Amino acid sequence: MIHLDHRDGRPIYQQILDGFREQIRAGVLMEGDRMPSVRELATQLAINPNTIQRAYRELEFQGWIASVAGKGSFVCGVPQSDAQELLQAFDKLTTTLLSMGIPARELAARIEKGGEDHA
Amino acid sequence: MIHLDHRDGRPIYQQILDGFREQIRAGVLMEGDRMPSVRELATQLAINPNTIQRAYRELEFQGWIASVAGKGSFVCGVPQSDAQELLQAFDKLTTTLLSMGIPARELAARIEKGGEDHA
Amino acid sequence: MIHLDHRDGRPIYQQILDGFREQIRAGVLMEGDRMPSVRELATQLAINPNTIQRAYRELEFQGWIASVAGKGSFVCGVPQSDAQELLQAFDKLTTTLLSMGIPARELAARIEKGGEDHA
Amino acid sequence: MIHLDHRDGRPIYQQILDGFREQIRAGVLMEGDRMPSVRELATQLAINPNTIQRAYRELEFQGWIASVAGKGSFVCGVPQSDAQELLQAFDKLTTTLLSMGIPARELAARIEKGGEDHA
DNA sequence: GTGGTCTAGACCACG
DNA sequence: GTGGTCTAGACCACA
Repeated sequence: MIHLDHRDGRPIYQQILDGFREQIRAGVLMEGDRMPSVRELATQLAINPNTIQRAYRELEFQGWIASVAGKGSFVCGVPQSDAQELLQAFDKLTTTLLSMGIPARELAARIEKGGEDHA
Repeated sequence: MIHLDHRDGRPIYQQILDGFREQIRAGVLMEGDRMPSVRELATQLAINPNTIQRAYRELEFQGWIASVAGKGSFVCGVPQSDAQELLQAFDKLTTTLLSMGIPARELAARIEKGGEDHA
Repeated sequence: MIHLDHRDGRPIYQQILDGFREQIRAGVLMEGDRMPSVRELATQLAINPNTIQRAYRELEFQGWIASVAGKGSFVCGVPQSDAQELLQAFDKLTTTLLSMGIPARELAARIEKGGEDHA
Repeated sequence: MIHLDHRDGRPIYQQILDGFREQIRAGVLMEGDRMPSVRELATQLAINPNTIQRAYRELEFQGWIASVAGKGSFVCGVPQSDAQELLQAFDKLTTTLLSMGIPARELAARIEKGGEDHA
């Protein structure tokens, strides 16, 4: 499920974190789904369990999952804050592109193109 | 000109790097303009000259500026690769937002809103 | 492994950089091999760790190695761009030598001589 | 005649030095030709006469030109050492390319291709 | 004066 | 232990 790349500049725990966030955003993991156990995932990815645990701790802190002692971790869904942050990033990126002289029409066209799958 | 924030997760040299990239993209600094000297900026920002130099070295490598020993550093303009990278980031972000169920109409509306200054 | 010469005009970090490039090109260091740690090499060469790190940073940027914080630096192999650059340098040098009146036969003979090891 | 590029990493005096060496090697400037005067060239290139003088001093030291007080500087031709250095560079480059697995045939073919003008 | 290199030594995040 | 960042201060080459 999660793909690690040691050449990637991001630390391992963050790649795991980002990987799960993407899967939850895309609906691959849905509310109520059980997350793989720390030990299980650590074995599968061949990395230290501490690294997994750090990623899970962060995911829980940000509201993506909830850990239940003795039962495991479960997906909560996409936190409200996430969409807001992504939209802020979208606005900032848009502002930059417009300031560089790229016409709004072109950006809108790119949205349509990228959105064909979701039409 | 450049604003540093020690609470920002990014290292200082990167904040400087990003700051100048924005200024060049926005046209505040234009081709041929002289960059502040390493020592001058270091004094102004109250940081070590080496940190400035690291930022300038990367800016030069990425094609934003040209440094001439004994003369100073000069703005080259926006590298070709930059707009492409930003557009790729835009596409990726758009795809994520659409996959979360945010309608393309809303994204398009946000572009219009942000683009009023450039209309 | 790496030999430094303070009389050499090239800065130390570049001598290190060039030294590793040669070793990777020649296959002495191969994909996946571990690079000596920054501190280790600094001690061995009796120079400052920062100088090693600068060399490693450039090697990583050019695609020769990948550095993972907390784990070490690992050889990626010869970047695609490298062979192209060397061949361009070869063409330029050849053109110069031919323009000086050195016959193509002599250059070809020199290749054969140098290539006996690889025949 | 001489083209300066401030974006070039080489210092100005070296660009001048290399420029004249190329012209002499290519036969654009021939033995006995008069070099432009320091003041004349400094005006033409819009740089400091000291920089020109440094280049001329180096050219004289390497045997490319000879300066006659009160008369000017005159081209001597290509020094013996130059061809030897270029051939050494050629051998080194060839060795590197062969060690990377590039066949000698390909290098020979490139020589033929580049030498068509001099056939 | 400029940028470029190097040293010595500190602190941090990561695994 | 690893690499990454930053500081303080030195010396050099260039223009």
